[in-house]
Amino acid sequence: MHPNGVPEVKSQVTDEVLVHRRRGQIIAAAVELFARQGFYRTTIQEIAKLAGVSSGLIYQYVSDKEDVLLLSLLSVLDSYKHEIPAAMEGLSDPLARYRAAVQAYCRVVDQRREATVLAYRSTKSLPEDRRQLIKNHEIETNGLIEAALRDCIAEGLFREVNVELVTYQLVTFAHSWALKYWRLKQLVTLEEYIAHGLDFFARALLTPKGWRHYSKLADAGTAGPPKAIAAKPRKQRRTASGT
Amino acid sequence: MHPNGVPEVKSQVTDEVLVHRRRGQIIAAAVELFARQGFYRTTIQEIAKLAGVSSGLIYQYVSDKEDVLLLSLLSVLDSYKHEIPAAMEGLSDPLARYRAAVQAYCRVVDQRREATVLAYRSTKSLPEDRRQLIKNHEIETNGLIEAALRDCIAEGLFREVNVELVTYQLVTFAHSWALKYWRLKQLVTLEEYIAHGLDFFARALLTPKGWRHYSKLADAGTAGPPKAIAAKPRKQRRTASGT
DNA sequence: CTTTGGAATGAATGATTATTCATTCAGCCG
DNA sequence: CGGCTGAATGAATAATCATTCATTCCAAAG
Repeated sequence: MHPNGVPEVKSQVTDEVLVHRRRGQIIAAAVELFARQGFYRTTIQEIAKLAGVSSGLIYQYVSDKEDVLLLSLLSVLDSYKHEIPAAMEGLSDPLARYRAAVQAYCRVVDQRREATVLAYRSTKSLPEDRRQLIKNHEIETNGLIEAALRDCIAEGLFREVNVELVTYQLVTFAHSWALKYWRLKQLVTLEEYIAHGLDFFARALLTPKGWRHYSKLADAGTAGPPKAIAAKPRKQRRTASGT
Repeated sequence: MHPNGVPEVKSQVTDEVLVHRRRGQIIAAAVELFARQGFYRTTIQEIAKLAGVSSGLIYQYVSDKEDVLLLSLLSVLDSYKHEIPAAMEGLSDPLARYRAAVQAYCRVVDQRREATVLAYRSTKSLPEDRRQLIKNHEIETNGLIEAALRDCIAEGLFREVNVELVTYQLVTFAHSWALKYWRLKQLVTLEEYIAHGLDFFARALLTPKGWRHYSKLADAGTAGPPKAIAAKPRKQRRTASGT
């Protein structure tokens, strides 16, 4: 929808390269501070200090504090949009691609945990029109998962379900790792979380034909731990009261 | 942990009944405004106006603006904690209780959609100690779902899974209705959403023995639409671009 | 009819902070 | 070299609000 990656947001400065570099600085600082303190608790002065520039400079690259937020959120969503296809690169088996997509999604969320939470918290702090931009990005990312799902269905590996709905469940599953990290980390590791999720969704989605493929995949270890996915219901239970 | 429902938050006013009534007014106004505009965009003056009191009065019943937020969030979580057991009242079959719990959760979330989103957005705006209070409430509510799940497992209707993890998936499923309403409403109705979810989780969780019970339940119509749960993958697809 | 004290009011205060802008700086060109 | 131009600075400005508090209200008690 826009030539380079940065739409709508205007800058006083003309030098493309400089704009890119400076915005990079600003956004890096902003994401960190927004994630830690939230949008409203963070001042432009703080961002400027952390970015190593003056407060006035920021307004040469951005027209609002809200623009800083918008750019920050877009940078997070962009990391989704890059990592997921990257993880699927080279895989052709639909099931393997599906698994890779979900795994990748969970892992990016883990890497950018605070930032993911930021996206949930702060999107509404944006005026309607800019918020729309964010939603579009989200829909676009979902499209990656959706496509993987559809392929599995087309191959008869997954049963016919409402794809969009299941996509949302998958996306939500990934996001939850960040949103509920405070509790989940007491229960499982990231990899366990992913394994549990893949197993869970598999049971809900696979056709008999799908199961056969799936078992082969799992044994081959294309991704994820080979077996014993669901066998241990009790494990790290007690940790809850011990912290 | 506390005699009445309102812990920690101090009031200048001594009359218990009055405190209860006034806080009710204040919270009702606050929840509405916070949900619509967010915490920081909402001023105490606005809350006062909507509640039909003076701005100064609020500080007789609360020590902070943050306390207003705390009370607001607690009121939302309390509605969960009430509605869910209420919906399970009288049901003894574990599967029926489980279904009722999930349904009830989704429906409260739907009723208090904006408020649910508020909880996600604003919990971090609270200082650590008050935030802890919220988390405890959440864990408590989850306990309701968890118990229902455990019963189903104990009866051999559900397979042995990591109960806490699955609980989070269920909770998340309910919350997502509010968090992603902007998109989901284009895809399905609330009841369809619930039906889809129950079916999906059923497939992932039921044992063969469980399936037999489940079919009976569904036919008897204890809750939810009797049949045709999974049969229609395509349906309201097109709506997306039409709005 | 006073008195008294808890409730309620809302104008005034004091901080905080987004945003501006007069000024300085640095490189480049003729 | 001057003189320009686009970048960068950061102090000053202007608003916005949470919070306070001097005052008023009111109902019950004496």
